[in-house]
Amino acid sequence: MSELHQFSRREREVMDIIHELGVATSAQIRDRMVEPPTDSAVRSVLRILVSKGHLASRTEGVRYVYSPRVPASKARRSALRHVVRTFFGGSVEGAVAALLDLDDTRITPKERARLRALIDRASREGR
Amino acid sequence: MSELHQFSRREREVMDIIHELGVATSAQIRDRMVEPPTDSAVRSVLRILVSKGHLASRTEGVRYVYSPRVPASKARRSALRHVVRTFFGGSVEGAVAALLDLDDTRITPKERARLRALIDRASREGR
DNA sequence: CGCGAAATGTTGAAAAATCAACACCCGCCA
DNA sequence: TGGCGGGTGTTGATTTTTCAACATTTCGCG
Repeated sequence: MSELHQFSRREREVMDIIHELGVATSAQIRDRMVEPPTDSAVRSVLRILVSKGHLASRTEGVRYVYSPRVPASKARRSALRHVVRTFFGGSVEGAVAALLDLDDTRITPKERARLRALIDRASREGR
Repeated sequence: MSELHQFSRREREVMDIIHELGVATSAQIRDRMVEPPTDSAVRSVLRILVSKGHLASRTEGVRYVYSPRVPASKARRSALRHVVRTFFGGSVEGAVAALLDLDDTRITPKERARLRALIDRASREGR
């Protein structure tokens, strides 16, 4: 239930931004924050996240860049699981339905074909 | 981007629990918290959430029960949108694929039929 | 080499969140 | 009625988070 609740507000905000970007500098992160604090404050949060093991940092040229320590595939999965449990009573189908129903969803014929294939496969394996 | 980041750690934890349960007493919530504080502390968080307008409380018999002020349908949608943007680069298809791929996903023939229908509909409307 | 620009690291003050002790309220029943 | 049990509201101390000033490091370049 809980690894999502381990972050403070700012920590969480930063983690989300980095997940979205994949890799980011402190300036990029700051640009996307709500009511961004000073650069120095952003870097403080980043260092904390690194020291807690949630982010990796490496130097790229002169700058530092930060990236999640959890592989994206795993992070995605647990985010989805959390949403499915919290908002859809554990029903994957319900979540899929809602996804397809997001008003900004546009499904192209190609996507549609792929989705059908995915369903068939999941359905076969799910027996 | 941001209404998700408005909550402190405990506030978010409580909000998630209440979304999951729909309606809950402070004792039920406490039961599900990680390293639960005293009942009194839980109720403090609840009162703050009520006063900020995030939760509604009503008395049911002797007890108070709490429920989200945002309709479930809307909460679901924005949770999904957030996950899709943060973890799937905005790709609904990617999110659906990952959902179908969650290892605890089991798709029955009935579900499969319903999902196909949903895809067809989304695809039609999405032109 | 040494200066300046641009970055990162440190520190501690200020603000916010967390928590629990305690006061209160209310209905029940001896 | 009055004391008790089960619940709620208030308050303020403690802890955590947030933040920015400032120190330090790094690197390019004259």
